Amino acid sequence: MANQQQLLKQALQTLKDHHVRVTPQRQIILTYLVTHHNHPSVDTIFNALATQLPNLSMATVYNTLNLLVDLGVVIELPNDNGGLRYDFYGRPHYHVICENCGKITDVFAPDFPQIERQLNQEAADQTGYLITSNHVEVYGLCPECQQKLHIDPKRQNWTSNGQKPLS
Amino acid sequence: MANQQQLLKQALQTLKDHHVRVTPQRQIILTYLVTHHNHPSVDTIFNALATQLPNLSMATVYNTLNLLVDLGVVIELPNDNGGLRYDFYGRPHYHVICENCGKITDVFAPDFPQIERQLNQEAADQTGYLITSNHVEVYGLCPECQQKLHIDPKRQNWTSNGQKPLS
DNA sequence: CTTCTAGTTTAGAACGGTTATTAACTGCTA
DNA sequence: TAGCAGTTAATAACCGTTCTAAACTAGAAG
Repeated sequence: MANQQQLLKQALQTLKDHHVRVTPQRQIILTYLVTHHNHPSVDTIFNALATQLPNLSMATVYNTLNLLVDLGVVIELPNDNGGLRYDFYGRPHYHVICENCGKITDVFAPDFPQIERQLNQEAADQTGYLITSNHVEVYGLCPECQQKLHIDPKRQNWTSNGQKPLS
Repeated sequence: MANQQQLLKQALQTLKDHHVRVTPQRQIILTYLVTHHNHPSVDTIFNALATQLPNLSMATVYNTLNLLVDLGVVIELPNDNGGLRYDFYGRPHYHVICENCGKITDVFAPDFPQIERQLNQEAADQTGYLITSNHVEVYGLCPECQQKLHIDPKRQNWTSNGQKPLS
């Protein structure tokens, strides 16, 4: 897809702009993120690239992802197991996360950039912080899990995690 | 403060409504959360209650907090070290988090409930999820750290974390 | 008020995702 | 093309969180 090529090129340029070296590992990880929107975990990325880079180290994946997050090229999402998952941030969007199966789905809302600006502005005005970024996530049950759990959309009295079940 | 008494009472009633036992540990942890808005970590809470409950176990603090989060009485916030911090959710608000010192500050915006509804609605419409909650966080530099780091509000080219500094 | 039991707490071991360490390696600039 | 600052690999260490099993108890039932 031509668009993906361009997004990759932009991202690589961002690295150069910050005087960060463009290594094969970084290129391949970036390419993976541009071409996959599975919101992968570190482990998923590591395993997916095992054939292309047989000597790839976990630490390199962690380092590269942290680097890309710092550069704003990639964003970090909470995993249901307390771990993290990643997403190439090509177009402004936020995420819905299923509390039962952990699936993450993108939400592209036309007015989201404006909402972001409003949240940032109000935060800056009230607190004096110099705002750099924000996170928006919505939680719920995906359609599949609603079926699986026979949830009546009227009621919503389930729960998850915790040492003991809630009731 | 009379208002705090009432918030505590409401929270305890929520436990009863869900047939969850009101134990001394749960009451004391809840009281701590109602009366402190430090956005404490598990460790902070544990240490603060050490004198009141000498035999308190870490696991109990974890269990209680997870329970309260499930009940919607308390919300979970990301810590700068990858850990978690907690906040009693008495009135709708979101948070600004300092990327340098980790401080968390509340933002009470009059239109925040409406923004939440809008985010939830758009997510539900687009994805078919049954929405239960959401998280909104803004990141930046607190006023103190801006001074400490001599940041010119015009530029914003610092970074944090990662195995190696960025440049 | 007493009994009973499912739910809760405790203490500590275990787990697992992330970071730190250090030696070998290599993009990139001059 | 040489040289080095930045990067990677492999693995050990770290530490926040969860698990386990035995002791305990809040609250329902009689």
